[in-house]
Amino acid sequence: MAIEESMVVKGSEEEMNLRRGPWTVDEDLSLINYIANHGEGRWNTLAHSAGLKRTGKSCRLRWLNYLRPDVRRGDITLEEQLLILELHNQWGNRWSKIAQYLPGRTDNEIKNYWRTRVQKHAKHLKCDINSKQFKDTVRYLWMPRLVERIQSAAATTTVPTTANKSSPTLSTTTNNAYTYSNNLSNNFEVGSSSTAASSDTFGTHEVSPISDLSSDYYNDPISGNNHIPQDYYQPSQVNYDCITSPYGLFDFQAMEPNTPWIQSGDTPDSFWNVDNNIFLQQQLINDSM
DNA sequence: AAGTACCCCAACCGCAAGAAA
DNA sequence: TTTTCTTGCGGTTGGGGTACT
Repeated sequence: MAIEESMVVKGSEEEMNLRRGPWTVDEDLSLINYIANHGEGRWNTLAHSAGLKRTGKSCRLRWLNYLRPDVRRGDITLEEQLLILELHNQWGNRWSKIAQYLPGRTDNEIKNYWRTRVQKHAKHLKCDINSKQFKDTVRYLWMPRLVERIQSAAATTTVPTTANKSSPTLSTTTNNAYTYSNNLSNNFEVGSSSTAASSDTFGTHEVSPISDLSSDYYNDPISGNNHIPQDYYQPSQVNYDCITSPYGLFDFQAMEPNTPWIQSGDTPDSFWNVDNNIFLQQQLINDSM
């Protein structure tokens, strides 16, 4: 019966000559021009009025995910990765909600990032992406590492500036807690503190959960309220000897100096390479013993 | 050079909620 | 109040590109 029904649907679509698959340049231009003149919304009507042989749904998706002028393209930045990890930790697969905090990024793009990058690493680590182990690995290893890299990159490229309330700021407070401030767009800056990490050695950071953070962690773009993460991480001192996680001690000084993940300048993906995975797998095995 | 495997991402699908008739 | 339509969301798929053998 289901097959017959789908054939009916397909038949009606064929009657209307509805197109599917990749959009052509002409279709894009038609959609852009129509929306420029008439605005968006009422997608089924729009599709018909614009002379597009597409469903309203398809038009809406094409516009929101690709043609909108404010859609950002290109790699997900380190700051965006960090934000995605944190927000996903809070809300799970609420992609549209997460996307609200990453201006110009679509829920589809974030979802794709999560599925292709993050889930891949969980798979390599042979642990469930929803498991506490993986979540803690993200929280206590991946996220601090991202913060480190953001600071390193910023320290070598950015002249410290006075606080810009309209842009996000990654700063080091007097007690070296990493904090965010702002409306979460995509340009982190390092505060003027000279303690901002910039060492290529990655070195050794003791990371511990914190129960309180600067109240300017971030602002909800919808409600305008400040959000404070439930628990996060902070280096507890300036020079650290090791990273701790709920699963044990991570002694970076004992690692080979050329271990990829302690090098700077790696790409967003290269952090999770084979060596890292082997290392983390070993930690997980040890912890379970 | 050819074949295969893998990755990424645009697009589609089904469902649910809300709005309109 | 019920039905129909529209919109939005999250999950899934398939094609193109790239890396590897």
